[in-house]
Amino acid sequence: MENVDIARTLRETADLLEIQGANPFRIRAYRNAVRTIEALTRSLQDMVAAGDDLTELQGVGKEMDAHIRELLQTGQLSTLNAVTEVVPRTLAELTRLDGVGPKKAKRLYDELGVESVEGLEAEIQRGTVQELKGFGARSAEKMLRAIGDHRKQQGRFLRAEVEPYVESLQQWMESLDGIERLEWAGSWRRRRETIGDLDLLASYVGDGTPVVEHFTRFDGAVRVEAAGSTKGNIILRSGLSVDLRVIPPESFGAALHYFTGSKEHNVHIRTLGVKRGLRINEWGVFEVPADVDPETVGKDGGRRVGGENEDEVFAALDLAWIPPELREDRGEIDAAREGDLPTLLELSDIRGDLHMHSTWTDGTASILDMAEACAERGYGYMAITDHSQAVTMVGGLTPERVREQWDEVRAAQEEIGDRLRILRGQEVDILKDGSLDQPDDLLAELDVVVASVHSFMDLDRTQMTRRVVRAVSHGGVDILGHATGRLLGRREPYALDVEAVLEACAEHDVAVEINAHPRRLDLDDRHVARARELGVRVVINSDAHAIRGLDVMRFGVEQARRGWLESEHVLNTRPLADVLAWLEGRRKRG
DNA sequence: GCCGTTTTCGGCCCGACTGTTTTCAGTCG
Repeated sequence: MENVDIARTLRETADLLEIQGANPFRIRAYRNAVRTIEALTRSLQDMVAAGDDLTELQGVGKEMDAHIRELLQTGQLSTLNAVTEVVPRTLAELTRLDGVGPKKAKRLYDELGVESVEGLEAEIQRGTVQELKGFGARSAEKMLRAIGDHRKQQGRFLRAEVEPYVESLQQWMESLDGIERLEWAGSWRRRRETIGDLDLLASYVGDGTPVVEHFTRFDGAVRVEAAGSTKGNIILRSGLSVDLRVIPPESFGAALHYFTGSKEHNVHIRTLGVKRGLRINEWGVFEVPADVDPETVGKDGGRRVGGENEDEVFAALDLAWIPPELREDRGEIDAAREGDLPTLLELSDIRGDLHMHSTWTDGTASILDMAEACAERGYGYMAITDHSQAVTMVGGLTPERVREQWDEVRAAQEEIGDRLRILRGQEVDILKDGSLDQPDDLLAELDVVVASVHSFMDLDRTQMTRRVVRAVSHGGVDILGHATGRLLGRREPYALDVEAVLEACAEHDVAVEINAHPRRLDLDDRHVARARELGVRVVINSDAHAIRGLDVMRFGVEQARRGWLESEHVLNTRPLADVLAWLEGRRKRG
């Protein structure tokens, strides 16, 4: 059983316990354990086999340890089985609907026998839901819309999909006078790879109704869900939900911190505040005198000690300002206290791109055109890495064709002169057994070799791990491309022990790629952070198949920042000479 | 169910909005 399966089972248990009305802190304990498990790069199965003490993991105590072991041994969780005796398993899906939580789900089940989203829809159409105490026609309508949204938008939006809305909404809001500051918060600001909804904050003096009204008149809005004096919500054609909050200037920094999250980060920050007699909320940071019962102090009670600017929230806790990308409660608060925050990499640090395609396989631009485009983007070097022959669909290159391609590389290099160095590369397929799709003599002559999996993606974890580890141990591979093969919103990562692969990369000095394509962003942020810990060199590549494809680099940089990377951890921030020296050193060790 | 610069029991973040109420529960972020 994989970590994801264990996490899913524990999460389902928490959802059902919540519907059942169990102790909220018990439920939170399950969710905390899920969070820890999802952040692990090591497999729990391996940890148990190695005799590791699971209770050393944050949020895992005696009971969770037993749950995990039971799941690994039997594939079952008796606690979950007991809960499903009382609450049907499908009820958890109901709480995925906007506006339906555990309490409503329970009542719908108890009083109407609703067990699923379909069942709820049928009952609303029969008119029975509207009759329940506390449910009216408006809630029924709202639930129907939520059902529609649920079906339309399974999952989240890619950053790249949301970006155009951010830009047009920004322009629209800037066209209104009187807004002093305008900032995006939430997962967009934290640069998450996918976005659930957008949060926009506007600083404004006085009653915010005109700002909210202007917001709701945005051209792309198909529905207005809420419009008051401090908050508005609109739904865009794509189903994307956008929140606006109007904030008084003296609270803007506190609100920006609060609405940026993550939730876990905020909880940790507030807990630190409580220990110092501070109340931290979206309105500011307030000192609550020790002899006053905090319960009797209002939301803005106590002496205000900060809130206009975001750094004041951190300063009140003697913390340095934390970049939004790091605010996931994964150690950034301790680092901010110790002065150990990383100086995160910037897009402008990138000096080259070592993975892209041309018309020789499935790219749409010639080698020269790609090179010109790279030079325009200020790069000093790039690598043409067309597919090898195993990728038959796109006309992958045989060894002979690769050698022919070098003539064109040479010609393009002459044309472009010393503005840019074009490296002779290949994206070589990792075959089913972990061998490589080009002969060793060719690999040795190439400037740079990216190795990737494009076939047999359904191997089991053991076979897949052995396959990839064998490839990176070969000696002829410089970079491991898109390591887990995931396609966000479309395809799950294949079963792979990423920890073992990263260890092999560290051992053989193979760089691991962050594939910057917004649908890949593979490795993910946690794995990137683990690569850093293990001292694995990271390279950020566009995998461009067209000139415009080169511009996804920014998404890769954002992912790297979320993985705590500094410029020094990333191969393609180095000057050409350093990159060549590294590649040549690898060739010699071969 | 977890956890410990208030340490093995008694806590566990905090406020706003919605729809339904007439004082509030539920949901959300």
